[in-house]
Amino acid sequence: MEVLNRSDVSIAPSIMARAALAHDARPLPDVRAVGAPPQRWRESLALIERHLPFSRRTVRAGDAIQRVGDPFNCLHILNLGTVKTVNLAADGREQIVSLNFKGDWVGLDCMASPRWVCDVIAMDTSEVWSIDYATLLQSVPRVPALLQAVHGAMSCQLSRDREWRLAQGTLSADARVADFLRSWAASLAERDLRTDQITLRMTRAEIGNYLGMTIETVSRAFSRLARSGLISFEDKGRRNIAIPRVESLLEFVQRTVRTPSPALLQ
Amino acid sequence: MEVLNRSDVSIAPSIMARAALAHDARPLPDVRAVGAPPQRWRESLALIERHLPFSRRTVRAGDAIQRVGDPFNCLHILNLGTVKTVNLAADGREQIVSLNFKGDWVGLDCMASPRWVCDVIAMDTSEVWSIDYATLLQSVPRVPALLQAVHGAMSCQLSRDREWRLAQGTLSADARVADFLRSWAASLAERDLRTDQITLRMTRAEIGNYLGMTIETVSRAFSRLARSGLISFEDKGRRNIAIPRVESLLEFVQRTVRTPSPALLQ
DNA sequence: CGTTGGGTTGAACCCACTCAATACGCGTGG
DNA sequence: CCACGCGTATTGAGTGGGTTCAACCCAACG
Repeated sequence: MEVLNRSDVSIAPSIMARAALAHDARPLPDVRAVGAPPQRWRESLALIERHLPFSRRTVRAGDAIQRVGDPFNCLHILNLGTVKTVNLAADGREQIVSLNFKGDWVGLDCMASPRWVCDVIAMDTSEVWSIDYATLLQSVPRVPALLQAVHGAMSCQLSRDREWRLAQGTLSADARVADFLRSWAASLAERDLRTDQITLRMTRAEIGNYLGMTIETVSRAFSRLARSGLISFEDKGRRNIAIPRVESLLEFVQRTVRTPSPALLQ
Repeated sequence: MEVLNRSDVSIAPSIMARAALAHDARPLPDVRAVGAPPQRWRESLALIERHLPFSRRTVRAGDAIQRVGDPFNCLHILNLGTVKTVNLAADGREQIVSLNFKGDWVGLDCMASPRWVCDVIAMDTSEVWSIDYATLLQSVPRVPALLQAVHGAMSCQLSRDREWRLAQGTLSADARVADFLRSWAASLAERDLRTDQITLRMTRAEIGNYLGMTIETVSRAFSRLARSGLISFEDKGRRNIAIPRVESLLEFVQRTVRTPSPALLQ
């Protein structure tokens, strides 16, 4: 089994550590290498288990953990499985905005509202721990580390989302799919799971929605990646994907980056 | 002067309150109407001024408030002006990921890291208040409301970013520009500033980067919006834009929404 | 003056979308 | 067992919106 060391935690395009030089030759220190202790996800689970009351719930694929409009009074943290967070618009459009794995917090984007502003759906048999938000706040003086964990998680989500914007704007469809697979694999690796053979529990429609493209484009991108040997399909169901070398996905993404636009900064 | 009542706070595409019915006829309560007290931005400034030590700094357009790699030890909050947050990639690509106004927190996406992971640049003469992060954490027991303010701000940023993803994926270039203007106007309105005549302190390149399109497309979109009467240009410098009716921008956006994709949810 | 940076506009191209046909996997029921 | 339907996935052909490349305008500035 292959494990990325010093890997990024998130299922998101942290395409490259922000090292090296920018266009204006200003040295950008590698913030990733220094920060973000590996396996941050363990911390939250351990802290909660030790210090806070919480309720466990086991859900199966397709079950809703939270629906838009539900009153917000607790945060969730995943102890097992995979969930998606879906934003809904009034006109029926929907957007998968986040995929989360074991140890991830869920519902952080709803803390400003008295009600849930997104759907949270299990994509797999999952175990969810629910923590009452008021209780969490009260226990801050007693367990200061808890606050750091929550802040860290929110902060990670934010910068993760923002890296997606960069990818969305600058990468081709093929590169986005490749990066999607890479980041999925990275998330698995960070949790000590095997990354050479992953099973996507998402339809092409879901992947396309998440990546901002149509199912046809997703399908073609997969085919092209397979044709070029970066991935290959296991058995007949085309959701099992073998990734011989995860690093080659990253190389592919970096290779297809369009020439950087000229300087914006002043 | 025109003020949107029950308006959204953010410079971001909260294109529509999540009311009405989803594709599967599931009633989605209007979370916006209930939550998010108007002028949330006042709270943070007031709380800090009253309870926390902070340092003031005045910067001018183009000045960097924070650079990638700077050690992270304090959060900022804007008391005046406008700033942009820029994410940098190793290959020189850069992406404006956030625009912030008076009362907005800055640096929330860097709390998980010991160093800043983005540049923060003033776009205007601005006054920044800096709050030591450790001090902030220590004062949580004494001023509980402070934590709620920070959490609210982070949560807002998250859901704001996520609404952008929906827009990015589903709106045409013209609609994105229109929505950009609408949300900018909404931010001004929420701060009791006039919205019928706004001055963008951004080049076309910056707008294009922020919206994920080229400067030519931005320029053409502006021209088309002007031709259709939704906006008009003041004087010669084409950065001063008159918006006769802000609501018509929203109508335009909603009119050009492509037919929603079929159901993803199970 | 010429230069430089920002902005607009035109023409050609190309990637991703749309429309459409086909294939596959799977459960259901004759 | 095969037939059938259904949801999902793949692939092809054609279209179009946004990009690319290019020329040009305009204001500021030395």
